[in-house]
Amino acid sequence: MPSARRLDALLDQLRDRGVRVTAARRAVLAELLDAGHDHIGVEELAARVRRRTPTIHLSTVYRTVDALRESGILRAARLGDQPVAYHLAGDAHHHAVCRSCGATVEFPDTDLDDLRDRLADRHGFAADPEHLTVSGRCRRCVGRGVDSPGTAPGHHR
Amino acid sequence: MPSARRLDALLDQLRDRGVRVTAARRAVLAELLDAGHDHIGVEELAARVRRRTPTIHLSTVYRTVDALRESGILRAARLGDQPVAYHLAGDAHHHAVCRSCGATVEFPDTDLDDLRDRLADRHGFAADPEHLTVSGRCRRCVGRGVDSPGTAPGHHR
DNA sequence: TCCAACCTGCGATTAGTTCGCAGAAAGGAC
DNA sequence: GTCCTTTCTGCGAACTAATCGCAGGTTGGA
Repeated sequence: MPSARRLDALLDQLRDRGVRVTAARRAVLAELLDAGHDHIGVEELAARVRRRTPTIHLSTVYRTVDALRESGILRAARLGDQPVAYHLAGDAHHHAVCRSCGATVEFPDTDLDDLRDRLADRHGFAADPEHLTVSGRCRRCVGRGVDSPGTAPGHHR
Repeated sequence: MPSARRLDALLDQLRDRGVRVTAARRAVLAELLDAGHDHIGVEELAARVRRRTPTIHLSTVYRTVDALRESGILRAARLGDQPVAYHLAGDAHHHAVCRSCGATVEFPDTDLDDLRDRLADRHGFAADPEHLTVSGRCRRCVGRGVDSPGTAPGHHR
């Protein structure tokens, strides 16, 4: 599906929900479509939006992503201690972030099926995480023996 | 183990790591021991510490929990969009938080075994999350049909 | 007892995000 | 198209959680 078409589809989705379609929302969605699979923070998103429409205010972008998220069009992901980043809902996935080097790995939502079952069986809890960030150590850092648990303390920033 | 004894054990653990034992650290640990299984935010922790030792500054409590966390004595948990809360490392567990009513459910670290295996097999990633928060809807809210996905939008604050 | 390294009180500062307001624009009704 | 209500936006100020720099105080090994 061409990107302009996808944009229209998303905008229709908004209208169907009774959420208004405005220049800011169009612009934000266009940028996110453009960004493909990348996750973008609000500040960066505002910068990109302003390249084409300089009048759009940062606080509007905050409100916009919030509205789009509530409509289920966007997902919010907080990786490590970085600011929240957004991406189109599309394929549900989550992240594993290396505590030593910050590298990230994506994994599909289906990897949570077992956990989901357990929570449902045991607590009747319907897990439906918008986004999950699992910390640990990536292959490279495990191999290097970097900062294994139980080692002398050190800062991780 | 009596609580005073446990405190000493934790302090020894600090000394063994070459981290100094100070009044602030003693006080913070004492409060967390006292809190039992509860998770406490920094602000609240500082308030409690000050009831006995009014001179201890908020920023010191921030630095203290950080030091204790790095020594593996504390764990940090961010539930929903609330400020980070701390608890003694003890039994590793995680939380499921209801997106509708905010109720929380604890689940053991072992519930992540399947996910851990998948991440290890597929990416060589050694997941060792200090804390995980899974969102979804709790039994009660699922039963009530509150805010099921695909429903008209609404605020969740 | 001494001393270097470390920790703390304090206030200022930052980063990220939210808010209140008055005016602008969307979109349904006519 | 025109009107009108509701919703959205620009703007700056405000707020919250957390961090930092500094100067003085404390810790614990030598």
